[in-house]
Amino acid sequence: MKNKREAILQATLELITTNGIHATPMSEVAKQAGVAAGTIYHYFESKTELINDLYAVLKQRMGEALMQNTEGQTSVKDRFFRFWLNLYGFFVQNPKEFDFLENYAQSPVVSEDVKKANEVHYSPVIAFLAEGIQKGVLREMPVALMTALVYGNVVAAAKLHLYGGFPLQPAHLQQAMQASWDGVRIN
Amino acid sequence: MKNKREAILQATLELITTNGIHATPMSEVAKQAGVAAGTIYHYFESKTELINDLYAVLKQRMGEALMQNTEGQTSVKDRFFRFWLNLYGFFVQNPKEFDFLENYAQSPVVSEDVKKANEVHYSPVIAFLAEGIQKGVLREMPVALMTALVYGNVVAAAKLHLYGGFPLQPAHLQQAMQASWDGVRIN
DNA sequence: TGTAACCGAATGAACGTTCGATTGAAGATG
DNA sequence: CATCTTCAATCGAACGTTCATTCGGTTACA
Repeated sequence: MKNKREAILQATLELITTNGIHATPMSEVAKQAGVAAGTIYHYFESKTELINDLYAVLKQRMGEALMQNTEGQTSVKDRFFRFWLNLYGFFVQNPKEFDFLENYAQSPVVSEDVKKANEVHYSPVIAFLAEGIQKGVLREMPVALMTALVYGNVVAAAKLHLYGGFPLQPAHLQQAMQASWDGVRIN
Repeated sequence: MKNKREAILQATLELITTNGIHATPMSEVAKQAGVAAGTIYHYFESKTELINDLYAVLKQRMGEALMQNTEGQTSVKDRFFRFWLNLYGFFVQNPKEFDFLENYAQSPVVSEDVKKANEVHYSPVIAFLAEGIQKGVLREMPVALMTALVYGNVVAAAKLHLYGGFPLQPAHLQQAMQASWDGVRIN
């Protein structure tokens, strides 16, 4: 039964994002998942491991969303916009996942090992930006910095849309993407 | 004695940022602050109120840092860079404060009321950006969106510097600020 | 002498985890 | 096809610990 494992992870995500880690007891997770408390320990060694596993699962999903339809041989600009929208779309369509990743990812409960191991999901983007720089389309700048700036923009836009009481219209999205692009492109 | 109150807040900040909320018992806060457990309840009604007070104190400090030397009648661009550096400097010089504000601010422990009440500290920046738009120097764009994008950049840069294993040199900072600026300025 | 600040042991609730018992399905045996 | 064996999956009460908070008493100062 993969269902139960999935149900436990889902319940954990929902409870943690609405109540916080310190206020989601395992008993509550069990109830929400439709499972006995002891059963959780059949799938996860501890509460900490449960949370770390959840982090890994969500990071992977985010990575998959990020990569959708990025194979074509279009321009750097088009691919930049595609990545941007992919990430934004994932965040906005998966608010709980976004919430968890943003707010609990760098909390001390998630181990450094797990974080490191999940950086893989970004590597195609890193490569893409490096290529853009090498082609002379993007600015000379450490790729790490460029990634951070753009990622920061996407996160900012998603937060504004989801929590900021300011639902972004397509026109706003266009402005936001353009701002990101103008910040890293040459000229 | 204002000292004890201050010591308790400081201890709370340090323990929460290194261990997380769920792993900082009041007994530990007391020990670190050099105070008896009961004394904390002389200054704060509960753990929740303690955390909310800490949030308010830190937000205010951030607001003060943000405003330093922004009175002069220089160009929009100069003032933009000044705000940017003020915020970045505060984050980098106060890593614990930054950590707390970024990671626990929107956790469910901090009440919505307190968050709303502390939005005041941003208002001069909002006004500045609105003025820049009206002068035709900054793009036509909702101020909320512009604020979010730029703030997102500053946070991203600070995180990269502090946690990303990529200490930003002055040249990098210049690139980051320029990217932010190019994203919102006209042309 | 009164009162605000302070102490820290005690309290009671809540929590993560354990464990012995139960179930059910998948072979194995006859 | 019936019966037996096995073991992973599941349950939930119980355990031991930890924690936020209380409170009766003490200190220090005005």
